Order: sequence, then C-alpha cells, then structure tokens
Amino acid sequence: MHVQQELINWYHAIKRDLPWRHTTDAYTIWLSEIILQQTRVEQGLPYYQRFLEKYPTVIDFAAAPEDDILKLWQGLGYYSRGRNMLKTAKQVQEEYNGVFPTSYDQLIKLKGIGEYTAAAISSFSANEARAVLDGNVYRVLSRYLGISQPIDSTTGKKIFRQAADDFLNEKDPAAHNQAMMELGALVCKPKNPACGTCPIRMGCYAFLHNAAGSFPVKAKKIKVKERFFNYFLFEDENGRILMNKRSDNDIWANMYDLPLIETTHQLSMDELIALPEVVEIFGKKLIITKSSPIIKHVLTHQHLYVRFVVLKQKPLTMHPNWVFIEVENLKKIALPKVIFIFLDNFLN
DNA sequence: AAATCGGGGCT
DNA sequence: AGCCCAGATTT
Repeated sequence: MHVQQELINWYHAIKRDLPWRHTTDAYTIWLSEIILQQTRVEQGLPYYQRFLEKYPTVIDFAAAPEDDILKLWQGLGYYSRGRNMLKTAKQVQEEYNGVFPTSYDQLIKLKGIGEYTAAAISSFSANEARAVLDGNVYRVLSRYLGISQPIDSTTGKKIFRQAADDFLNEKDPAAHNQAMMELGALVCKPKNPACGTCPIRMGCYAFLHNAAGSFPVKAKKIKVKERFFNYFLFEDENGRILMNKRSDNDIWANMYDLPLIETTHQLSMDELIALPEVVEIFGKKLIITKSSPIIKHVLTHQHLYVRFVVLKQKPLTMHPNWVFIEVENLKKIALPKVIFIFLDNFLN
C-alpha cells in the first residue's frame, strides 16, 4: 500500500475528536485556524468555543468593536491575530457579501491569512488540493525525507514547499493535511518521538538512521531583549483605577495597562522615584502605599522585569492615553496577562 | 533577510 | 534555560 494511504488510514483510526473537524464551514474553520496559529490545540480550544458562541457568523464578527475582540482574545497572545480577523471579517461582509471565500487565491489576499492558513481553509472547506506546511509538517517531512536544509532559511522553505506539494495526496487533500499535522502532534513530536507507533516509519529516513533528533534543522537563534517596566497604580476617591491605553506599535497593541515608566535597566525604588519623568508626573514627594517585588514576565523575544508601585496621590499631569476606569468595568477591557494577574490580586 | 508579535507546556 | 506550538506581518 502507498505511504499516503497508510497515513490516512492511521489518521482515521486514531484522530482526536476536535470540533472544527466536524464542519466544512469556511468561517468556522478560519476561526479555528487563526486561533491555532503558534498555539497548541488544548490552549486554543476554549477560545474557539467562546468565539463561536459569541460570533456564530462572520457577520456577527464583523459588527464587533475591536475592544470586544481583544477582550475575548485576552490571555491567548499574538493579539494582532484578533485585530486582523476584524479587518478580514469586515472585508468578507463587504466584498464577498458575507460569504467566506474558500479558494486559496482569494483567501491569501485577506489580512492575517498567509500560505499555511489559506492552504488549510481551502483544503478543509472545499477540498482544494493545497498542501499545508506548518511546524508539524516541517518536522515530519524533514525526518521522513532526511531534509537537512534549515526550515527557517529561504532556500529551505522552497525545498519544503516542493516536498509538501509532492507528498500531497490529491485524492483527499483535506484528510491528508489533517493526517500530516496529527502525526506531527501525536507521534512525530519534537522531543522523544514515538517512532515505534509511527505508521510510516518503514519509509522514514530518520527512523532508519536512528536520527530523529537531528531533524528538523534550524539556522537562527532567537534574540531576547530585556525591558524594565515600572507601573504606577493610582486609585481615586471614587474607586476608579487610572489605566493606560497602549499604542499600536509595541507589544500588547491597543490593550490596557497602567501608567508606565520604562527604564533601560533595573532601578532601585529610590532611583525610580528620583527620575525626572516620575517627578514631573507625580511630584517630588511620592506617597507610596506599597510596591510589588520584581516580576519576570517572559515573552518570546523579550524578558520583562515588571514592578508595580501603588501610589496615594494622583498625577499632576495627565497623559492623553490615560483614563480612569471603574473597577467593575475592568472586566470589559483587554489586559495583558501580567497586568490582569496583578490587578486581580490587588483588588481581591 | 531579519525582527517582531504572547503565553504556556515540556524537557 | 531552551525549544516548540495548526504563522503572519513589518521593517
């Protein structure tokens, strides 16, 4: 039997029961695919359920305020996904009369949909013969075929694109794509792959050479930047919290945090309150109710060292992006994880 | 081509 | 600590 058929047979026998595998509705599949970008199934699943319940159709989604989308996205990370979805939903409503496109060539033009997602939606919703190429597929193909070009180089990407296209089962692209990713997720895992249970091990280069650990190859290393965030929390006499709406050119775009002084390195409390910016905003004599320990918050490309300083007095000057928000209304706005956790502890 | 964009789980 | 996760966009 052909290896592609072995793979599909294996998939049908052991596949996980995931909700987006029960539909061919392009909107629903789009929702699942965007949520699952760089996100494990178990982490994305509850978000998928909540989004589908609140926005059953692309028309419902298109009508949502951006703040509502970001709020529902809170905690999932890579928030531009949510903002791009809103743009695409509006575009589908206007240019496609609310009917979500299913062809690769139309999908690839939409905001937030790249090669992987266009291939996924077009194959799953319309069985278009497009091979997906995600992290799972890179790993499976590199091991199976023994491809040692780096998956994060331009030439490597071309080679893997060709390999994925060649390997595609054109008679059942949808099941083939699902099977490739399922194999990567359940068997051909990054660490300690379960080669003993792999349905296609007898044709696998890495299995036959006992070299799964050598694939895939990555060329680049991640560079991590350190940043030092000093947040100031001020609660006024009416129990409202002074919040800050973030800009759209940094992490946590358009989400809410607190008045922030960022420094280039870690300061002591004495050094912090002597800073000219701090004096300008809060005056010379700071009345500090309490200050938190330094919290290390780890992002992929940044390590944040975050401190919260609770103040008694209100700022002398107000920044345009600052706004007082009632505690009750905090649950309506999107907060980064580290902010949410601190406020949750502080207020409860 | 390289940098940027989160948060969580596994080793 | 380092790597990876149903990647895409910006610089």
